[in-house]
Amino acid sequence: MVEGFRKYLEFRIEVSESEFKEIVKLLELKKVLKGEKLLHSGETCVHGYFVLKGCLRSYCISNGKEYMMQFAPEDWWIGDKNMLTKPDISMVSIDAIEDSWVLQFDCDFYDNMEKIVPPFRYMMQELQQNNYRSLQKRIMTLISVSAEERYLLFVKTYPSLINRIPLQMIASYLGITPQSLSRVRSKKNLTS
Amino acid sequence: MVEGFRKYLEFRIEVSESEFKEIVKLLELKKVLKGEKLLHSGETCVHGYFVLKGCLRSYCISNGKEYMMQFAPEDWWIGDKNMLTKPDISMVSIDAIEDSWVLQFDCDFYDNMEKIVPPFRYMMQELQQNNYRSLQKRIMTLISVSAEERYLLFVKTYPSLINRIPLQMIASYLGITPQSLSRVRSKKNLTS
DNA sequence: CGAGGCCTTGACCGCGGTCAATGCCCGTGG
DNA sequence: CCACGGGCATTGACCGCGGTCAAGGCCTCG
Repeated sequence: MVEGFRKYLEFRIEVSESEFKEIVKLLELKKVLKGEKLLHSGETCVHGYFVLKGCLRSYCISNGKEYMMQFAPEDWWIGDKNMLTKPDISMVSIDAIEDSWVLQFDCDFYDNMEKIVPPFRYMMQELQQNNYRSLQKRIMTLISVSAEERYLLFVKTYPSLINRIPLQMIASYLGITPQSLSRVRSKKNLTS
Repeated sequence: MVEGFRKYLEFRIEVSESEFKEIVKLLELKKVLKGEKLLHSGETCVHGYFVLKGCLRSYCISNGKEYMMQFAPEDWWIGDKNMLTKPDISMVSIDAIEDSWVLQFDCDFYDNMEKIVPPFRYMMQELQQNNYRSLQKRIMTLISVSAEERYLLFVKTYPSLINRIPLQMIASYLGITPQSLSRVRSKKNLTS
């Protein structure tokens, strides 16, 4: 199971056999059942996760409704980013969309990883830049294009997620209602 | 003029007289006139900026329309975040909303700053976390609340910007048209 | 004084939200 | 094995928020 993480790392930075053994000590392998919560918003986030198998999501709850923040299928990181510097009340909740296997780590994981494999720092920096940029893109599409175009863009960007994630969650991610999403989809099916 | 930056730093990390002199060598003081462009989207971003006086903004252009990404009044940093790790084509443009004074720095600024004042690293990490979190919040409001509520939230969050930034830019930031913003504002004036 | 940019206001309309009903799939228990 | 219930997706009817188009006022600057 942990092999997935090893491949992920090796694809990006050089990691020796012994280094990887050190790294594994920083991590805890966990099975998470569908629907199981890993973080409640309002709590302090003390763990981050790397998804080996399955899919997690982070979302906010506001006046009884869920608003999707992020999906995390295989090879994605997820957690409240604030965890890294100053532990603080989290604005998001995290749970599993499918039965999943994850690697759980603590606040000091990044510092420790950097001590074992220094280039890890740059890998993470780049990751964060990409994250930042994808949030920017999401904002841009939210303020500039219609619901239909946002859906098409989502399909193009994450084709593998469409048949995997409940439509109501995708609707929430796109900032529309499940009904609207359904209409958009049925319209597209006719023309294709 | 540079005193503003000194105060900004001293408020967050310890910096000696001599260290600050070193730091200043990494920076270039620049006057920017209203409307002057500092970065065209599509170019590679090689500079970041710290605003001493005035106000900059970053925005995207898509099918002829401007979409506001960020406002940067005094004591704010602005630049294409990607600059830090791998120089790449920028998706945003940056220009001045008012006649401004800024400190311009290069890609290696962060590394050099860290060498002079190590705690700078944590200051910047925290800054980036805050940045990230504010993007998350913006996404949340875009997908969860009405145009009117977004405006009220903006007023509450950035009261000093309302009388300073052209309304059309605020409208763009909120993801609505200038006309809609005008209507929202006139409605509120009647009840207050 | 005139031109142009910015903000406002009005009339109209369509996208997408809301409410409600229906169908489908699937897990649970009789 | 079938019956039942609940969650999810879909569809229809209706409506309101916010976009669009157009006109008019105000201010600044040449």
